[in-house]
This record gives sequence, C-alpha cells and structure tokens, in this order.
Amino acid sequence: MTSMAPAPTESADAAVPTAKLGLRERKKIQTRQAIRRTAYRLFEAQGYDATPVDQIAEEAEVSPSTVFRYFPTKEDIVLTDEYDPMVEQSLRDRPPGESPVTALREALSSSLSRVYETDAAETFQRIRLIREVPALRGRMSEHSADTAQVLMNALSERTGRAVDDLELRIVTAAMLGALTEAMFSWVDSGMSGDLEDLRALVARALGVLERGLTL
Amino acid sequence: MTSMAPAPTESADAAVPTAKLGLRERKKIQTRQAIRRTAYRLFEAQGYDATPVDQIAEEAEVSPSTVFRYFPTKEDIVLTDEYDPMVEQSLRDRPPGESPVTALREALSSSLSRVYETDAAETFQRIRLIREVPALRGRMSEHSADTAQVLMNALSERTGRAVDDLELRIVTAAMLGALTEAMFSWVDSGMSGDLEDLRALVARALGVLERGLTL
DNA sequence: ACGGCGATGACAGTAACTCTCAAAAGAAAG
DNA sequence: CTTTCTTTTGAGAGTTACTGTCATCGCCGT
Repeated sequence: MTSMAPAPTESADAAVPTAKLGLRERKKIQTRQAIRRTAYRLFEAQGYDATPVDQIAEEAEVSPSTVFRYFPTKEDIVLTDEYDPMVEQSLRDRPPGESPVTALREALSSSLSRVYETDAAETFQRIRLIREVPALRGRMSEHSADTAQVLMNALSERTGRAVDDLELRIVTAAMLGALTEAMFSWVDSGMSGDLEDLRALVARALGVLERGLTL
Repeated sequence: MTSMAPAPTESADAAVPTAKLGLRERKKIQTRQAIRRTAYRLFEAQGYDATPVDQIAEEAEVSPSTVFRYFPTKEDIVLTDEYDPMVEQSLRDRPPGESPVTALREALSSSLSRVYETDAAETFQRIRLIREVPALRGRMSEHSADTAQVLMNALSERTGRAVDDLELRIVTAAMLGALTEAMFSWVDSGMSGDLEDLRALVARALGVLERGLTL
C-alpha cells in the first residue's frame, strides 16, 4: 500500500492538517482513508452485508488484520467519525445565559452544517447506509451514546445538574433522537440531498420537542 | 419489545396452563422456556459475552441448531417478547378525545405495569442485561423500531396524519427513548426493583417531554 | 396402524472477529 | 550512512455466531 494516487479529495475524517506530520502519521491517515473509501464503494456497488471484510482488505491493498486494526468492527467503517469534539466545542461556545435546549439546538444545528460542508456526498451516503442497514442502525445507538455523554458533560456544567441526572439524559436522548429521525427523513424523501432541506427537517423535529410533543 | 413468538405468558415455576394444546405445542413452549431460562442463568453466572450458544444448548439439552431455530440470534434470547400487541391494544383503548401524548403516556405506563406484574424478577434482570451489555443495547433499538411502528400505526389512525409523518415519528421516538432512559435509570440506582420507583421515573421522564424539555 | 409432516440433530460452510508472532519500515542516535 | 529502537503490518491459527441441508424421529390425523 505504498504508492497510490495521492487522492486529493479529503474525506470526512480528514479534517486534519497533514502538514507537519511524520511520514508514519501521514501513512496511517492514508490507509484509513483508503479502507473507508474502498468500503463505501463496495457497499454502494454490492451492498453492505454482501461485502466481506476480506474483500475490502484486498481491494484496499491491506491485510484483513489491518482493517480490523483501524476499525474494530465492520460497522465502525461506516460509523466512526471524530465530530464529537466539534459538537462539544459548539455547545460550549453558546452564551451561558441561553436555555439548555436552545443552546443544544443551535450547537447541533451548526455542527450539522459544518459536517455537511466538509463532505456532502459522503455524509449523505453514510446516512443512507445507516438508515437502510439494520446492523448499522443498531450499532449507531452505541455511538450516539458517546455523543450523548459529551453533550451531557457540557450540559451538566452549564446547568449545575449531575452528569447522570435523569432530566439531562432525557433532554439529550430526545434531541439526538429527533436529529436522527430528521436525518432519516431527509434521505427517505428528498433524494436531492440539499442542506436546506435538512435544516428545515431538523427545525421541524426539534420544534416538536420544544412544543412539548404537541401534534 | 418485539413481535413474533406465539407463546403465551411464561411465568417462573408456575406450571404452564397449556390445557388443550397438543403435545407438540407443549413441547415447543417447554423447549423455548428451557433455552431462555438456561441462558439467563448462565448469563447471570458468567456474563453474556462469555456464554457461547453451544453451552446454552448443551445445558438446555438441545442441539445448537434448535437454539437458533427458536432464537435467530443470541440477542433475541434476551430481547424477544410478545408485548407489542398488548401495547397496541392499550393505546387503542384510550378515549379518542385524548391528546396523542397523553394517550401514549397512559398506554405505555399501563403496559409497563402489566409486563412487570407478569414476571417481575425476569423483567428486572432483563433490563439490567440490556443496560449492561452493549450488544443488547444496540439490538434493542431495532426491536424498539418495531414497537414504534405499531404505535405509529395506531397514532396515525388517531390523528389522521400519515404513518411516516415526521412529527409522528419524533413523538414516538421521544416517548420510547424517554421510557428506555427511565428503565435504565431504574436499574442503575434503585437496586430495589420496586414498581413504584419505576412509575415515578417514567412519570418524570415523560414529564420532561411534555414540558418541552425545560430543565 | 400407518403415512404425512413438523421438529430435531448432525454436519459442513461462511464470516466476523481475536491473538500471537515475526518481518518490514519509519524514527532516533551515533 | 549505519545501527538501534519502536511502531506498523501481515500471516496464520483459533473462536464464535450464524446459515443451509438432509436424514431421522416422533406427534398427529385418518
């Protein structure tokens, strides 16, 4: 896996400055990208379940062991991202006076936009995959739990409530759940994949929550 | 909470009624019970991940094939139940004038009580397992999706909204999510396993939603 | 009593991991 | 540039959760 096209397109997890990194680090990033891109391509072509890890490894020109070293599970190839720090920062950047829900809403909303702008096509494909493959949907809840934890930590400081406070957990769970539904709804109907559509759906979804679930 | 599984309520040692069932049917119920009980016992003793299906099969005195015939996946041994029809019925029994959220809340709340009364100990152990084992947590979201679908169908009739209406999905997702958090909170803290504690937690959780997530 | 059919078990096969270990390759030091 | 240290990689063997097939066994209706 030495020589491969430099591949200018920077992918989702590549919001990293490749500048002053050692060769080792750069190669790791490349390998990670190669695996992920290959996987996405194959998933697209023949389906997630019908694509064995061995094939991904082969076409990405690495050994199966390496794939598992980078992604502990096959699901992680699709689900792994490093947006949590960004979301956390967005939340901490909200003015202290703001109500928790508003802060959360704005933080999530702006993060979503940034993610989308970073790599629109892959984001869309990713959400669609998660939406369609049961195994991925299931696993996503575990990943969401991590994000939820990050949000709860920030919200805990902001409100003075305990990090494991039930109300706090409900609020985060509800918001993340609504966000997920909005994203699913997005890939379901509007095949356009337009950001504005997504924003509108998210606004509707969070609106329902803020209105106390009134239909 | 998922569908399928014809088996009637299977309580602890309470002799299964099964009056006018053929021997075949009775054996099936017994086998199902044997597998599940053995599994729960082993999970309790040595942990979920550390318990291979082969061992469950051996100790339940059936072949591994049979285990998979009764439970498509190992997770299903813990997650499969037949409460969905009951929840649906509860919801349909609510007066038509009632607001969707109230109806949903009452339906879920009463169903929860009935489930608990059916088999308190196993319910508690089950929730604890789901709470603690990541694989189960993940898979549960798929099972919840089935329940959500049932609820959305009923709510759709009740409100006249489309079954895949975003607002409807948000409401159900939020309610089920809150319910889950309440149950997790229940097994987390109150090691008592008291029903009243659960009811109180559920009330708090759903209350947060109805108050528009105000903290 | 018997013949059909549903349930079971034995077996072979696949795929997702896990562990170990030795070789390859970047990094640091001389 | 060479040596040495450290990290990354690949190969291979093993485990486990499934999946599919097929012969057998035994309940069930006639």
